Amino acid sequence: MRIFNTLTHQIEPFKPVHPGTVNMYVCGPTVYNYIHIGNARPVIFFDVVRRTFEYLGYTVNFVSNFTDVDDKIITRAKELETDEITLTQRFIKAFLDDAERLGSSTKYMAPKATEYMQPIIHYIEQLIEKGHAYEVEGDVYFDVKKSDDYGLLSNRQIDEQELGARIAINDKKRHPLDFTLWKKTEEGLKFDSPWGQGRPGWHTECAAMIDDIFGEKIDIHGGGVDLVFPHHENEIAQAHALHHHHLANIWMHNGHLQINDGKMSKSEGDVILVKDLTVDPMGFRLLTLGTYYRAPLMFNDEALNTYTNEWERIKRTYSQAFYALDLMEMLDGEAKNYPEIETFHDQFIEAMTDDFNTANALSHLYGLVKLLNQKLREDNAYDILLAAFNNLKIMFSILGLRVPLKRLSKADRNMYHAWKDARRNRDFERADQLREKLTERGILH
RNA sequence: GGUCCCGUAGCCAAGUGGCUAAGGCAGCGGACUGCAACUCCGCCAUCGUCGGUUCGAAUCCGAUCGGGACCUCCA
Repeated sequence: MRIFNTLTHQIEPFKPVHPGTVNMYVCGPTVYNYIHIGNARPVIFFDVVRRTFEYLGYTVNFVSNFTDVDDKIITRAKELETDEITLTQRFIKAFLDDAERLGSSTKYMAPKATEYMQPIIHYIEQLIEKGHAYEVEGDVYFDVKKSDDYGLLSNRQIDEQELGARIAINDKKRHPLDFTLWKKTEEGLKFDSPWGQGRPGWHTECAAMIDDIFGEKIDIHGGGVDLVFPHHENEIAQAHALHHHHLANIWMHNGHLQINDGKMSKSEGDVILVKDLTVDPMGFRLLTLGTYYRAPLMFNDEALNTYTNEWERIKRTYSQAFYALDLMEMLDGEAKNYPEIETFHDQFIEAMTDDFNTANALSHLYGLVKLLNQKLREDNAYDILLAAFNNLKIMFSILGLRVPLKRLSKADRNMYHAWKDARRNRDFERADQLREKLTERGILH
């Protein structure tokens, strides 16, 4: 497995901290609204990362947080005339529903900031003790100047940034880039701390959670490119101050989805929500996987249609093979080995282990689909059909693509054979009726 | 002002020093078919522009044009 590491700016071989295990953390959503299709990219991509490692035999400890205390949440709660707890519960559920719809597993550890207050406060205390943070009137800030390698991840020099250009410089801070660890709060949810009532800064949340859950440097930390600076830079600074390591060996970042030639952002109202997608979510998932994860993903209606149609095509083949094999009662049979099918499989895995090159992997999936279609046209190719079908199933499981299919009932089988008979007898009226019924049942396409 | 990414056929998109530039969509030409759908076979690009390095470049370097991201919450 080779992975591009933002920290070193190059592709490196993956070496787990503990053989056979992958400890990974992905920055989760701030739950104040429904997620949009840009937010869906990491939800899909990192799920595929996890599935790939699992296929390769690793045990993956996947953690992704919910930020449920934040200014935006307070604002939104006021807008909707509700309280923050109700609001965040609602959007956590909405997030999980969307993730599920997109085919991403929701079975992972999902810590909430509000439930991690003690570890977070403890983390901040340690930073103060070590001289890397300071308190000013109930706020606590991280002292950026105390970190030698601040800017390592995002490749920035502290003093070359255009500071205060668009945001007022907070004169309580010793340096404008110092970031808030603890914020004194008048309104909204607040928690007791040694510095008075307040709430934690966003950047500490993830670092403290990783510290508490894993207790050591993890293998992979992921998120969108926009998090590189300052969020991930700040996480690294804190981990380095406390434990002299960079929190994760590999930092992975997915590129943005672009719509209408630009970034889709929540602040510009130019958004499409996942819950509002009218196409099959698997079509959207396929679209996401059609572009290398680090490249920008160009989204438009034509692309969405193309991939949705493509998904229909793949699904049809998969389903036809499933029913062809079920009719022969071969689905549970042992598949033989065919070198040409092994090749598709091996090339697929090769692409996936080459920094998760899903675009290339898909081309091998298409090759296998074509082979299935060829075999479906033949009368007696069931052995190779089974082998190909089983391999396609593996590819589906790695990419998180799913087609819900039910085995044929006795009535289904009879109807199918009746259709075949009617056609053979040139009773086209009856054949068409049966075809329609079989199509309704999803057995024919 | 600093950091960085991208520009490959009508569209989406791999490839990042070397056989005839993956794959998909659309298009075109065939085949299959009771009809239709599906499917299959075949065709379809010299890589933004200019210059350089090299035996050899889409791939490296320089310039130039165009697009985009980050430096502020953001996936």
